[in-house]
Amino acid sequence: MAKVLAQAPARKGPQTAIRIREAALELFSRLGFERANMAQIAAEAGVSQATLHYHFEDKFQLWRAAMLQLRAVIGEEERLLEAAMDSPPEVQLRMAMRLFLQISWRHPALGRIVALEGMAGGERLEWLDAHLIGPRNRRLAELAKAAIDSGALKPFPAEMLIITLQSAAAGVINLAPMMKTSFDVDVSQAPARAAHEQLILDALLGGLLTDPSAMT
Amino acid sequence: MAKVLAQAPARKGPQTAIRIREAALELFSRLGFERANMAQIAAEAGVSQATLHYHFEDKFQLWRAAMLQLRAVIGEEERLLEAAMDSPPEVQLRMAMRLFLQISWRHPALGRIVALEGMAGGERLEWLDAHLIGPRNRRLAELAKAAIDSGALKPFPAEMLIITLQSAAAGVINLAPMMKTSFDVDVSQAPARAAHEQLILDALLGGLLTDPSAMT
DNA sequence: AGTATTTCTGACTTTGTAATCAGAAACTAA
DNA sequence: TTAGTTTCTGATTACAAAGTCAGAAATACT
Repeated sequence: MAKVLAQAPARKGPQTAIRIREAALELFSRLGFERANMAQIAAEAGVSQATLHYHFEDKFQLWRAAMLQLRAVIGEEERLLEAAMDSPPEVQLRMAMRLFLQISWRHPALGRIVALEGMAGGERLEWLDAHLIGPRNRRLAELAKAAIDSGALKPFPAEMLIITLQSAAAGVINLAPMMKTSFDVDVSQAPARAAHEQLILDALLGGLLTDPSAMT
Repeated sequence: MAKVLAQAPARKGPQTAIRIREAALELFSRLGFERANMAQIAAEAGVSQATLHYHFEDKFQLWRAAMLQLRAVIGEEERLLEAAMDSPPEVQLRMAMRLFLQISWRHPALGRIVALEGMAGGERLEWLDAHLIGPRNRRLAELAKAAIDSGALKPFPAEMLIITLQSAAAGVINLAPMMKTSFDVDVSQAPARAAHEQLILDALLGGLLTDPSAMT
């Protein structure tokens, strides 16, 4: 008995899809596509699992909807960069690198997802390249090339700077568990953020040695 | 009919466990713990899935057995470093960093696994720290601290150098799919290896600018 | 009011994967 | 040869996770 009784009711408001997207971004960025499961996302959003499939056809489409929320972040970065468009390339490059690092800190989800999917390859990476990170990567490489051509930087393959920057930005966030385990140090807080930014910018653009001539 | 007929026979030789370990390392490093599945590993090793469970109790223990194969790599690194034990700390540090990068290139599995598990945290990371990477990380940090104390390096949090080095080493291997997608460049080959090693060492220890005073 | 539409859900199906197990084949020792 | 041990396997179980669906509840429309 009491079988067909209380079918649970509905209408969580028009915010439902938004809450789902936000919960999805949170979990996808923290756990990655496969480890984040629909049940968790549904619970986090406060809806049933079936509701996820009502608003989004399948897991991949939900993932894309979640990722699209990051477009504003990239857009903001782009806008700030345009302000420096008339500076010499090495100044623009430095600014672009600083922005890259700052945004990685402010929105750890972006760096985590790029690292996660960038390692795996596949259709999600291709989507990210087309809709999120491709233009930014290529703009950075162009800046590096221009700075090299102008003689401000030593010649080196420009893509290597991207990969180093991306690795550094993502690594400091993503490898926080390793640093905690190996050193019992929490590198995810503000002081570490400042130290890391300075290290990367100083190192990649200034040199770490107090006397660069001392060691070839 | 033909039901209890040909039960398939056995004896693949004493190499079986070794082949399984090797196949497991290959797949765990390429795909990570969860995406690599027992069926694939069994197929790669040329045995049935049940044989995996005969030699190794469960997936986690197989993973640990696979990881132990990397101990020789770390051991070799350690031995090479001891040869330079009497040099000044910044020379030792430079050598340690170069070894770190070279070994990451020669054994991509190590860097991939550290990146994969270092992002996720959990019991596998703790095992890695205890049995594989912890001592190396701490030795590097000590070297950096010594070099800073001797005045050869600008002061900075030594752990940040580890995370940057680890990120760079792992990143250039792991983010190869992203570089391929964004730039259609293959960074997993020897020429890229050399360029990257030089960039990291030059940058982190020498400075990238031709004129360091030009840009504060 | 009644009817249609939208939003949501519990229950179900399907699929992929780790783990178990009884027993076959090969090897060893008597 | 025969009895016992080791190595290996197909078949099965157990379980987790994505995706489907009929229908309930709220809202909108007439």
